[in-house]
Amino acid sequence: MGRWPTGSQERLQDAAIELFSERGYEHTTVAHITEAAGLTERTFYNHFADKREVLFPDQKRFVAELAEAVRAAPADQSPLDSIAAALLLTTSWFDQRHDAARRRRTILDTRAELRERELAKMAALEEALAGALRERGGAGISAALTAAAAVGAYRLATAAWLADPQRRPLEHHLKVSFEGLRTTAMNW
Amino acid sequence: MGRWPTGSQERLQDAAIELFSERGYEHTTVAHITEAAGLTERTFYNHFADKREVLFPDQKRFVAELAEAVRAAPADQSPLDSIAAALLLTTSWFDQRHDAARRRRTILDTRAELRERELAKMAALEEALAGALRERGGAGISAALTAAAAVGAYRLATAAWLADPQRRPLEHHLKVSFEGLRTTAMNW
DNA sequence: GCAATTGATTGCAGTCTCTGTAATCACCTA
DNA sequence: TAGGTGATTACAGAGACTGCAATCAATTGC
Repeated sequence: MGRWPTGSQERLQDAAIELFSERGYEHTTVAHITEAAGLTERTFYNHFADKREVLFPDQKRFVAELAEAVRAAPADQSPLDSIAAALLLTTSWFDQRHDAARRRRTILDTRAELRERELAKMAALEEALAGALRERGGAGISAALTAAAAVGAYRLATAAWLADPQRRPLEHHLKVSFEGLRTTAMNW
Repeated sequence: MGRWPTGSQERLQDAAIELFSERGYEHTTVAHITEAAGLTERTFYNHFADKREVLFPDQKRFVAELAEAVRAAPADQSPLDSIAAALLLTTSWFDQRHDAARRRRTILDTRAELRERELAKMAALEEALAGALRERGGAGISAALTAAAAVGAYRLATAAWLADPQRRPLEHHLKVSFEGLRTTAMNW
């Protein structure tokens, strides 16, 4: 390899974020993005399955790492705790990227199709976590329900994190959210 | 109104299901559907926002009715119970359409973009239920978490209902699923 | 009756997303 | 130095979706 400048994928991602912020997602064509990145439209689709995907890099690795962490959790840890612990491992990565995350969130919030894709990513996460819990020996239905609730709590936590005027770290919001889940579940 | 034969929307839905089953979703164009329904392509988009939507009719009403049922639930009923009760009101409608539901599910399972749209519908349901719970006076975070868990249980229940070789009614699977949720939550 | 309005449908042109296929060509390897 | 590799490019085309204007039966108001 090496004939071309490296980092095409990153350049496309950066150009996309930039243009989406400037002119909006729907008024930015894939051609605009590739032009800004010094590439051709066809190349974009070599790197991303569709236009939306450029906003969801590293998702696959993120999910795989979380599932792995759950699988590696101590056997005496409860299923929900093992997920919470896995999520807590990722917080510093996110806290270091708080501004970029907010910018991305602003873009996502402008278009239903982007929120839709985000839901699909959350569903993939949920699925992977449920699978990991099952490997730890939980009943299938219980694993799925725990994963669903945990992802729900995770969604709430990240939303609160991004909206927090005090900019408290993600860790704080995750703890609040999971604690809220336990408290809430007591009334079920 | 009345210049044209009535029921265009239903004809489009039926034609779509038929063609999707026969030749697959991706090998069926909107033009195919409208031709089968005796209409033009442009008319399809007067009725449905996009090609996927033809597989999700009545969704808006379904969500509205459930939210309304939750709002109207007795004040002494727990949030989770109020959702479960609302869902139980809909079971006979679904049981009467078991075959159609299976057929539709088979189509949805063939394409990621269709499952993605389904997730968006579930998210809308979740949102509406959380809103209804909040109106009943629950704390925001608690309402959201309960709605998330309930929709998770609902998804499991419908999946089990459609996969059940014994064809037990949806009511049965809903009860199992919500009972499983309560049991599972005890280990959180 | 009759004119005006309504609203579902149509026609058409055009943009953009996404795909299939084959070609290019610097770099790496044997 | 011949051949392989892999990212990129070129090109053509299908199909989803939109905007806008036109049609015309049924309905409504007078």
